[in-house]
Amino acid sequence: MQITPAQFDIHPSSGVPIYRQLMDQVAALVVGGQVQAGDMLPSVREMGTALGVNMMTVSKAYARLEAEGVVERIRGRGMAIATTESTGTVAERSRELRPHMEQAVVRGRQLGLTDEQIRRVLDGVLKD
Amino acid sequence: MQITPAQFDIHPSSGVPIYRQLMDQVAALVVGGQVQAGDMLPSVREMGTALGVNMMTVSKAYARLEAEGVVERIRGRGMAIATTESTGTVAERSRELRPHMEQAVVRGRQLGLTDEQIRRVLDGVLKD
DNA sequence: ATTGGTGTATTAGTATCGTAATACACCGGT
DNA sequence: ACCGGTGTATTACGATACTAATACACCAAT
Repeated sequence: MQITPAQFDIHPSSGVPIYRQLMDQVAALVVGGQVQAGDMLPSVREMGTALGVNMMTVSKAYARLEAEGVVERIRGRGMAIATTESTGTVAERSRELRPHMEQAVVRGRQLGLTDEQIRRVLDGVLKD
Repeated sequence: MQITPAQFDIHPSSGVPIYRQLMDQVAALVVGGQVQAGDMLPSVREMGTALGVNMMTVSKAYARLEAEGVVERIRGRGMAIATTESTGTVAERSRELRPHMEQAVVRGRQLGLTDEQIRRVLDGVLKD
């Protein structure tokens, strides 16, 4: 599928940095299965002018996404959605996830939720 | 139980703001059940001098913890661990937790983990 | 009312962050 | 070799974040 700038919606004065909004929205497209590995992202210039932000801001988002392994840089071509290669064993990746999950659990307990209620929130999220 | 500055460990040049380190460590004491509602926190001066940071930095941590409902201010006495009053229904608090859980799930899926594997990470965290 | 304890408002300095303008290096296709 | 397309390094600037020094307002106990 062709990814176009029209798929992105930026709110410059929302408090959330623009480059992070871009990162999140690209990640959402990937997680949501709306784009596939190999799909090309719009160039930093195309994206920038279409959204009214600077090239470098888009570049920063792409660079961080590349560092996270979400997108791949193809020389002379641009950025493409990366093949979601699962590096490491399941145990290793689970360990990577743990701190993030801990943060959510701390919040849940602060809210006075029981373990079962926290599990139910997770299930609700997974169902999407 | 008496809470003392010795229970806190601050690393000023860790990149993590001092006030946030304090917040996290107070929250950890609460979540870990090592302190109970009504326990008094050290005064901002005592905490500040003992840890070698400014009063105001401690005050900022206390103020944010109060905003989060973790501690309570008792006029003329100081700050105490708040009675974890569960404000709102379970449904409302669950909704509050959801965005945090979503973030963890996005990360988990980026790591190529299945729903079941993500659930297992949560269970591991809850077991602590 | 005074004293000795609380937390906080104000102000200021430094560091870091987010964004942008510009110039550059690189690659593929012609 | 060139041209038109990529992304990026450099630099600058404004805004915000973090910490701190100081002075203040408040309350409980005496």
